[in-house]
Amino acid sequence: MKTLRVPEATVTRLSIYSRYLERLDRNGVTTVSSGEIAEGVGVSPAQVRKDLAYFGEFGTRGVGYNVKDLMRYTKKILGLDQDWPLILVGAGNLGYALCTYKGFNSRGFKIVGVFDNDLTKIGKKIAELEVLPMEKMPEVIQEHKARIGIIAVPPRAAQDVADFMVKNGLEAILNFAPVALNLPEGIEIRNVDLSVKLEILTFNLGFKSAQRL
Amino acid sequence: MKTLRVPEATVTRLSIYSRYLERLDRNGVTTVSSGEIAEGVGVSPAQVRKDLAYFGEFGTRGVGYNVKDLMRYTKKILGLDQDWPLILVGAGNLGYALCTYKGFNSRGFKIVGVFDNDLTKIGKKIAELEVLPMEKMPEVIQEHKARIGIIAVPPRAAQDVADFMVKNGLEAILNFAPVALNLPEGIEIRNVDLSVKLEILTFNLGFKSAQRL
DNA sequence: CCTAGCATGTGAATGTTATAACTTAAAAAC
DNA sequence: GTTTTTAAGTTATAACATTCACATGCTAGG
Repeated sequence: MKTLRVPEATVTRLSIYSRYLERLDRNGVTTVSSGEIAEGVGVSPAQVRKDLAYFGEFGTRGVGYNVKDLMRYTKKILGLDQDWPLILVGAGNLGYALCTYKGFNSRGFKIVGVFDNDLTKIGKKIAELEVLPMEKMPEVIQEHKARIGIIAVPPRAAQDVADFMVKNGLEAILNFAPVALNLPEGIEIRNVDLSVKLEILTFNLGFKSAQRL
Repeated sequence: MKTLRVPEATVTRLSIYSRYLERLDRNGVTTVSSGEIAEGVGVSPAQVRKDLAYFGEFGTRGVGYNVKDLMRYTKKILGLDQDWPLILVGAGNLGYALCTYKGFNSRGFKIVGVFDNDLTKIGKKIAELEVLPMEKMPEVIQEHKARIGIIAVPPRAAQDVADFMVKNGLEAILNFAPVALNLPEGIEIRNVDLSVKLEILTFNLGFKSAQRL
């Protein structure tokens, strides 16, 4: 098998293209060019074509891309031709926000279990889902065949939660806690850090001020 | 002036190093090597040294880095030797979570105004802060000398909010809405996309499955 | 049927980032 | 005081990603 490695930056952009295509489709647009996509998401046209080229030929020369088709292709490539059940740990404010986040549902993500070890939170309802104690996680994972977990707990608890998730068979983790998790080979892990981007902004603002001197 | 451009990836890691150093400092660690930092945050030792080299020489050869000093330096570089007042628009669940997020306060970020145009939300309190109508934003910005805004509204409203922020003098925007914002030159903008990383995970899980065939 | 116009797909070149190898300096041991 | 060890700083190399420019192929119009 010819294993061409796809850059993660390309996958990231593919996700963005995909969502932009959904929007075009909702607006009734049927055809789009690489230049228009580029314009819409803020990259170069060549970048769009190069990214898509990793996965095949989806356009018609002289014409452009069929919006519906390309939307389906991109979703398929990203694995979004199926629904994904998600396990969430952490029923704090962030967990609550994630549970009710529309951007997940619209892409086929569905949180099927919310867990916490805080007794004051267990039993409460978040968007029609009861917060369960950690012990219940194994059966929920099995019931829904979940493969992905989300960590929305304070930093100090994150590693334990991750270990517990892996022990119970989850294969991929999205971590919102600002710590580096140590996980066995083969487990997919990505971090979403809410304050890093903010610090990039302050860095750039500081730099800008310095430039003015 | 010698303008050396610093890669954004370096700034991102600097932010992570910085937080890791704070943790070491809290734990009473006084000296640390590039290898230990690397281990702690999940990068290579060479990467750590290279990143720091963009900004100066902070270590002692044969010894390592003084934790407290390096922590101060990194925070200074990132502009975190001062507090940053933040303007937040969007008092939904995500806005609420951001208001109460401890990771902001501990790094000197303080949300000083929460705004929304939803009448059912205006007047409510979020963490001792009253949700205000958009019209009040100008005076809050002036009062606190705020320069950074956070957008936590649905995608369709994001561009208008961004325009309004810029019109009122904000210079940098952290956008949680999954759309590309169109802003004038000179305005710093970064997006935090909650589902992109999730789609990287599903992409990789799909790829992994394909490999097994 | 032939030509003109257009936008994709692609291979080469450019630019950038990360890795590795090496040099320098400090400290500790002898 | 000399040597050995350690780890930072630096240079060179390799890997990677992006941009550019052109050839390819489709569509439409005459």
